[in-house]
Amino acid sequence: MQIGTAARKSGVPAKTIRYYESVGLIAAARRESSGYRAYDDLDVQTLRFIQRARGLGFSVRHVGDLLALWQDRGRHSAQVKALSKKHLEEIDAKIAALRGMRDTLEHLVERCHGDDRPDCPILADLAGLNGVEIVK
Amino acid sequence: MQIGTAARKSGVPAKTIRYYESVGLIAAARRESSGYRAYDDLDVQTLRFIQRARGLGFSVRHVGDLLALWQDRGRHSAQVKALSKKHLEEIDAKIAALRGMRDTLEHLVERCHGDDRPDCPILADLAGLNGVEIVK
DNA sequence: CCAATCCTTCTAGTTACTGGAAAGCCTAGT
DNA sequence: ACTAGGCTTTCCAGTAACTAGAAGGATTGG
Repeated sequence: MQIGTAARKSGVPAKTIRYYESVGLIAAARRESSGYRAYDDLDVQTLRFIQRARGLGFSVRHVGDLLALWQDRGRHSAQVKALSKKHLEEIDAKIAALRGMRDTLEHLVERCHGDDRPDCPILADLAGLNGVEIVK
Repeated sequence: MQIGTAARKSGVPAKTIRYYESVGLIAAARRESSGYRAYDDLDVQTLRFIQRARGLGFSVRHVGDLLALWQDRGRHSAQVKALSKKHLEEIDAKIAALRGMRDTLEHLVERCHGDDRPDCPILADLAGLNGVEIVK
């Protein structure tokens, strides 16, 4: 099948498939006589794997690692678990950071009367004009 | 004061200050006879404002908007509030997405025994080989 | 046989910086 | 006066992960 079909079947845009090939995440596809890239169902499955892993927030590099482990019949599940655990911790850190932002901002938004007066606790806080710091 | 001093006082790296100037977030600094950029305390305060707003996750473009409002004595707090509220919603969306990832991944990590057997539910899920989807 | 649709490669833009190179300026010490 | 150092300047390139668009070749349906 051609790249467009593989794209539809996997959910990965054709442009992105070419991009993945260019950065070495997937092997260069074999070519038809026309020069068009040719894909089979295994390729589509690999693309779906990538799609899911990316959807879980793994970086392209990490997806490469997972892919290698997936394709290695002798892999140790410990490696996969370690990789995933580390990623889980990174996600947790990101969530914590966002929550900090969120709470500070919500507090400020609540305190802003939001009318046509120029007075605004949000700006006051950003300018460092008040002592209240919710998130250090 | 020179850029290095402003950087130290504001917490914004010198490189970043130049970058902010280059993208028009801040006005081009006046120059000393040497050609060095010159800053005063108001500039440092502006940089701190930027620093805080970025720390709350506002994009550079949004910081530009907030900065304009901050410097506009006739602004309406409603504008500031609207901008911040929208940003708050975006943060919430990001947190929700991350939580979805997090929960799926945690579930998988828990189920992976993590030893030297090649069996791994994480890979199985990524490959789409099981029916359990925690996050749609 | 031609138009529509697909494919190819290449370049460049996105976000928000960060690193490094080559060179100019300024001050303190010898 | 000279020099070493530490500051500054500009510009170029790289990061992550695509995405848009241009110019042109291939294929297919009617």
